[in-house]
Amino acid sequence: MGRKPSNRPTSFDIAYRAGVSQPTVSRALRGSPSISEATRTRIEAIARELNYSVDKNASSLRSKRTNTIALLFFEEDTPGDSKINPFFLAMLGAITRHSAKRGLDLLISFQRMEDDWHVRYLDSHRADGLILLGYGDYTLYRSRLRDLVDHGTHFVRWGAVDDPAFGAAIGSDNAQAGRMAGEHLLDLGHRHIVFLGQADEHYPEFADRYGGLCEALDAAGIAPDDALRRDTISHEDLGRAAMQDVLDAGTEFDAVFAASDLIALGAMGALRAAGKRIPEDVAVIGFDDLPAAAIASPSLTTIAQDMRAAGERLIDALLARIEEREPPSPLIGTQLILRESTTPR
Amino acid sequence: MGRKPSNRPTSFDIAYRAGVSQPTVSRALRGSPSISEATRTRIEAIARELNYSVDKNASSLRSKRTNTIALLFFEEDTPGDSKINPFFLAMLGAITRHSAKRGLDLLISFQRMEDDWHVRYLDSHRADGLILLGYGDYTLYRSRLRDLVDHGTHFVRWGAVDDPAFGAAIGSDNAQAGRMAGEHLLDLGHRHIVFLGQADEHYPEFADRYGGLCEALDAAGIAPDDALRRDTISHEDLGRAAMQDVLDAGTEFDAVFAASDLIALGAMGALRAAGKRIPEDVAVIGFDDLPAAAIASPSLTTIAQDMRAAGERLIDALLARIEEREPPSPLIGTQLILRESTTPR
DNA sequence: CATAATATGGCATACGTATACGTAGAGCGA
DNA sequence: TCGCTCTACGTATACGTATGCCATATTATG
Repeated sequence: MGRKPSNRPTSFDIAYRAGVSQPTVSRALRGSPSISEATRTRIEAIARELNYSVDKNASSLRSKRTNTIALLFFEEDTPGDSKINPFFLAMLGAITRHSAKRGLDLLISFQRMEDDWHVRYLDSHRADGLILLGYGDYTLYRSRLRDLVDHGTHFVRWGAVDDPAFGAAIGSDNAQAGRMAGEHLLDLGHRHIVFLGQADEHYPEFADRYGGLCEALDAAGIAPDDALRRDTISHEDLGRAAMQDVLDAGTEFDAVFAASDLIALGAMGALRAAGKRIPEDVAVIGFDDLPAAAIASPSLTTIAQDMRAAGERLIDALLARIEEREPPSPLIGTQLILRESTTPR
Repeated sequence: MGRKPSNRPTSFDIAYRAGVSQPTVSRALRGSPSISEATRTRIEAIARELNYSVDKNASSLRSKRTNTIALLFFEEDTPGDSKINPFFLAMLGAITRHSAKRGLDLLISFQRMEDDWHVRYLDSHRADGLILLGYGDYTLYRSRLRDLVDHGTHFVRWGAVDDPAFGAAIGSDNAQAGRMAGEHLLDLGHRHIVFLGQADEHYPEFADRYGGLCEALDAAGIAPDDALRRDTISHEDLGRAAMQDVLDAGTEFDAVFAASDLIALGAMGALRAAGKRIPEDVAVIGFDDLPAAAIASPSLTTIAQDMRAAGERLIDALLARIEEREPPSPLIGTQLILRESTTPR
């Protein structure tokens, strides 16, 4: 096979063989309407034959468009080598696939909130925009987010859909999902529902989920009870501890709504250790539908977020920002996944 | 040297303020030895003050070096939106962190084996090299890998460390790990060990793991028994089916070595359904140490691969290839993680 | 003190593409 | 026939950096 085109061909090489000028090649390949169909097909044929591909750097340098976006993960503490939050890994898959569909390259990076990503990625013309996937105390991020907005940075983030002063956000309809979870537990006859999750301005997504639960309780004529609530962030051990705390307090309860699957899995451990049967004594519902939720035993009823839609929406919202178009709707649908932890087989 | 101070500062702007030429700025910032220390610090100060950052595209265009590598995932079947294999997600974390340490940007993409990535990433000067993370039938990949090698493509892959004609590979010492798993089961007194996993040239990593098991059996004076072996790829449902098949066959066995955690988790499901107690009736050991292994109940004894080392080694081996240096050792250590599925509490 | 050797940095230019602007020819109506 | 409008390209140049080669000042050398 004579694949030995010593040097990588440039648009000049194509132009030479096609008997046209280099700009004509550029225009033809980019689909400019001012090139005749005949010329275009001829050029495309030669390009294919020579195995030509546009030099990304030259193209981006000239056009000021990289067709690349940077995906930034943040973590609560920078633990060097801890596991990535599995939820964001699911998101990663969706984002990757959809960005490919849109012809975008994807740069990925783990960051600390303090770093200057707009410098690193945007100002250096590596990427046209940023997607922020972070978890952790929201109040710590807000000032940083506001800085980015002021700086004119093109970005969207996954999280609570709130004040746009903190940037465009895409997120699940947590309030509605919380209501759905609550209604499910109420339908099953549970009346004393524990909520595990820090539901305040530090974790607005959790707050919305709790708000939804309260709505469902209200509708059923039940007053939310702070004794049935424990603050915790999304971590298995902390979920276990929070559940243990409720058990130790001796308060009566017949169901648990955990603000995340990690919390739920920890809570199930504590319940098992306390001799409670799931779901006979205590029903448990989580949030996120991690792979582990299906594997746990009993398997965990949970709220699944539509990751596919989330990935699409994040990308398209970012593109809308970059191209100054109207952004798509920020709220993503959720779905109740019934499993053994609420409904015995 | 007369240049208008535009929006984003360029090296000309720095040069103007520092009273030097643009090339001097470039050299100073890149650490050229032919720039005096005094000039360099002055330039660096101005650069910082102006929030300057080198234009990645211009730099790469001129220097022919992108300092970017592309991470390519392959999947068995392209199922549109299936879950990513969790094992590779763990790898992703390690690779991401180590590439950051080396000052490399990381492009990530999901691919089909047939696509032309060297065109897409290397020929278009998006990346300097490729890391291939794939699973699936190895025999289908081999010709493709050989093409890449012939083409002079800079790449490394995760997988079986075998003939370098298929490119530089980094992988766990699967044979030794298999021996370790076997010895563990033998130490516990098990004599009839089922192996679940397709151990042939299609899945050379599995083959090595099985080979290690056989060594351990040999050393204990036990002959490997094909009746205690089932081919399956790394998938929970298929693992369950393979286990069921062994159960249906009625062959006696007291332990299972699954070639991956996904297989092991499926197998445990089948065992539970058949009324077998784990580990009292049947001990189970897996491979990979997925997060799910710790969550399953009973928790799953498994072989952990050193993902941190794997990420480092992949990156450094790739850099060695690109810079034509001596590559690091390809074999990665493994570790036995003891859990309930082999040792009751 | 003359001259060679460094140290330091300027000059010119290349990297490969995209785009503003100009222009030849075709078509067309008066 | 002239002039006008389009179509379909060519010309010239910019994007921002890196680097080979050369020039000057400085110091070392004999």
